[in-house]
Amino acid sequence: MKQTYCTNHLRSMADTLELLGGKWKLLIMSLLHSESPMRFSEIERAIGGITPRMLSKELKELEQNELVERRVYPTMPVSVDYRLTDYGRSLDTVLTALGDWGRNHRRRIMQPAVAR
Amino acid sequence: MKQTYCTNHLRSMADTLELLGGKWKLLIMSLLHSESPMRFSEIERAIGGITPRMLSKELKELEQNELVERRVYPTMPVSVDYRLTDYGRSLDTVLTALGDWGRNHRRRIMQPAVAR
DNA sequence: CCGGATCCGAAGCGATACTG
DNA sequence: CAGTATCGCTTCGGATCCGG
Repeated sequence: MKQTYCTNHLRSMADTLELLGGKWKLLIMSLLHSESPMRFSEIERAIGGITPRMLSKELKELEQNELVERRVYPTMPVSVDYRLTDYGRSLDTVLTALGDWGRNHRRRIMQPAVAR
Repeated sequence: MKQTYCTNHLRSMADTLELLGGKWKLLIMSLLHSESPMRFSEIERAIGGITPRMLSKELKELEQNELVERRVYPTMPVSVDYRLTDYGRSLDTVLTALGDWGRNHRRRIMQPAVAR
């Protein structure tokens, strides 16, 4: 059954990567995870380097997968914000783990290789 | 300091994604995490759908980032296997979290949306 | 068996300009 | 403010052939 376990494990992982893959999705999720809700332009500024086109596309996909909720307010001009859904918040463990590892890794690569 | 925290957080995340991004790297890591060492062709078969070219490329990059160790045995013909390094094993939390979430997500998407 | 080298198409991504 | 539309590049990734 080892083989079956591995196969399922890999399929799950592959599905997850399809959802969260790409250059920006995990960044956006991580951002909304630490600060929600955020408006479109806030996210744009916070990430820095992403174009409106990409941000729009990624947010739309995250919304379709029910990880992010989009709310429109009938102000003038219209204002929109984004926040994690309950399901999106279930990624908490993943996002925290990635963030922690990332900070640690960043410390590591900032040091000369000989120190390792 | 909230802004600074967020910026560092995002930078760390971005660095991590650069290391583990792409279509296959996390799959390979996850595979080696649950079963090590593995030979080249074993990984190839287990993943299914990856070409030798890509596998070779991904493994090389993972090796350069010291996440994976490659060992060559002077048999005839030569045999090679791959395993996680200590540093690679430090991704344990991340890989476990991703795997758990992935399995859960897979159960979710296998159900009709009305049940959610 | 374990890859390297080359070629090529697809797609991801960015720059810019524009709209309600 | 919150996006869209168009264009073009660059990278990713697959197919195929080759070599130790």
